[in-house]
Amino acid sequence: MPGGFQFSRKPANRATMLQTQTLYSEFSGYLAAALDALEAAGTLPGGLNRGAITVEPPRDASHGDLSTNAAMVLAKPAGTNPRVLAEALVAELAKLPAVTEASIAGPGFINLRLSDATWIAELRAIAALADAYGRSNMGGGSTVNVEYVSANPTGPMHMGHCRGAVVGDALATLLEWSGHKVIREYYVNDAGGQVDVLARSVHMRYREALGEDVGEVPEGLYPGDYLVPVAQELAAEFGDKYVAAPEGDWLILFRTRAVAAMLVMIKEDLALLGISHDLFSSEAELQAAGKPEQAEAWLRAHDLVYDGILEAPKGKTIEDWEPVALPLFRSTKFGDDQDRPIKKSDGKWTYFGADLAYHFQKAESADALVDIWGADHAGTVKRIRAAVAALTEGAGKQIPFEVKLVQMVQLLRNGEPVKMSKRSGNFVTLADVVREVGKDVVRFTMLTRKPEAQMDFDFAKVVEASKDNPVFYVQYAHARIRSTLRKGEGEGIVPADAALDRLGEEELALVKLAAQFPRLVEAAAAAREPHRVAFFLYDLAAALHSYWNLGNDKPEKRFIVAQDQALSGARLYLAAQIGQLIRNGLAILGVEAVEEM
RNA sequence: GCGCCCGUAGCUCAGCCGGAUAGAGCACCAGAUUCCUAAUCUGGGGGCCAUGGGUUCGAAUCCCGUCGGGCGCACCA
Repeated sequence: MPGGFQFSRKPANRATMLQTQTLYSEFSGYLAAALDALEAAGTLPGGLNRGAITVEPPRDASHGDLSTNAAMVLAKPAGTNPRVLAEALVAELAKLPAVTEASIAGPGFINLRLSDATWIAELRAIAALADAYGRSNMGGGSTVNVEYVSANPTGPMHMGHCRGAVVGDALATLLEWSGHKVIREYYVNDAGGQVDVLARSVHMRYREALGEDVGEVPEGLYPGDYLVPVAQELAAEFGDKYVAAPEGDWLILFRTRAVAAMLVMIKEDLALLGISHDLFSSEAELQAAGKPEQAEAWLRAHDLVYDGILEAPKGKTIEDWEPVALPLFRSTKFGDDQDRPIKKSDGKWTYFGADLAYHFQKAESADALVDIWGADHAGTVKRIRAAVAALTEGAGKQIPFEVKLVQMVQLLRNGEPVKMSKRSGNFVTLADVVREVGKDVVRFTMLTRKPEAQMDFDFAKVVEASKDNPVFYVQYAHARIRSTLRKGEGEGIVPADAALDRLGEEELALVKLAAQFPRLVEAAAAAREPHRVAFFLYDLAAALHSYWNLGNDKPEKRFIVAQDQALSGARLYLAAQIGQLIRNGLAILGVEAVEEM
């Protein structure tokens, strides 16, 4: 029944319902109805797969406001040609009140032009939804656990951790905007050999604090003087009790105190970047609770773990290689080139052995898992994914698990690579960089390229050329808007929706761009790619700046037009909504929207 | 040798589950400020989308090969 669906848009409802619908999904609905109508009329056979049909803005705005490939996609299975089908569809779509023009272009695209009223309604929707414009319920309230940073608790954060931290944090916010509950989790590797090294390093500093001349820091210990305060505390509390004591007497105490101190430091560093995790999960506690044993038992029962001989690694010649019997996970079944041990020959868990249990633990309280890892861990993705898939499936709840690999950041100073090594104490700390260039610059820079591409971060360049940083371009657009609104207020002109119909082509072009935001947020969340939001903001800022400069030559194109309070009110209303949108986008990225610059 | 990632303008990078003449910044050239902030804008030159096949009505995008770069490949973490 072709007349049985409502064509008119109801922006007020969209606003109040805070639903996931965008202008584009709304038109997908209209298109589906139009196709139904063609089926009912016998023009189109029933039962065609409509999965490949898209409704999106055309690349080139001169083609119109909306474009669909429906005729091209359906023509072949329908046994007709795209133009014929397109003509029938255009006839249906042209009936929509919101459509002012429907045309066929190229190989069979259908382009629609929408009425000004449609865009003005969208502008009102932004105002009504305000800081919620762009939010959706795409995720349906499901819980996603995003694990990121998880740097070893052996020292302050350095720049090597920065990219993953920012990308993970922005992704977490993005998922929240898309209707997910998000758990931001940090896995604390407080059970491996590196924290014993940390404890020994603190012990050395402890002896130093009690007056001993320790001289050069021995090879193999962490040399950083950030260990001094915790050592001093231990010295003050315990005196010389552990100076000559055997390691067994103090190792656990020193390790516990040191890890706690390092975590305090790491949290402070993360706070500088505006990052705060919901949950810090301890590997030591995981092991103490017997989780790895449980996982092992299940995997053994399903023949995924067996006692076998660890082969020599491929592609490397190791001189004194001796085969050794260990419990192995059958990762070769999942594309790995050899089976991997879950325990060491001393009976302790390998990182992998504990990690699979850790992921199983996370899966108990989430519907999906996302890990943000550095690219140097790419080799372990297959085995952990296989193990998690097996474990969660075995528990009767298959939990999707994705690993987002973040490529290395090559740190440069004036074009020269900066070598970093925590062992040597020679590294650029995150805190130093943030203090030097600012949180917003660091975050935005890390988010203006896709994470799987390598990037250079030239320290000097970022500092000195920070004025050219895109983040200021976006912030400036916001500051301009705020400044204009302040100026208007001073003249007694405030944003008003009474005369929105006086907005012209240039103004509505801004609205059209803005209207893509909800769709973009959904797509970015689905692809787990927060950088798309950064690029959108850049485009939006460019459009704003461009419009602004129209007013240079044509005073009648300024936001505030003398002697025309109604028009000025409408323009300020537009400006206010664009400002709102910039704030929303920046909020996803964790970057401040400034009032003035 | 194997696995993963990348290859788009001189440089740094976008390109939205394949879509119409491939986009932006920097740099270069030529312009715009009596004005709500010029940290801005307008215009110009510049590309065999590494390369060879394949799939498709249609490929920078998907698949395979080759070349080039990065990362990883012990019971480390």
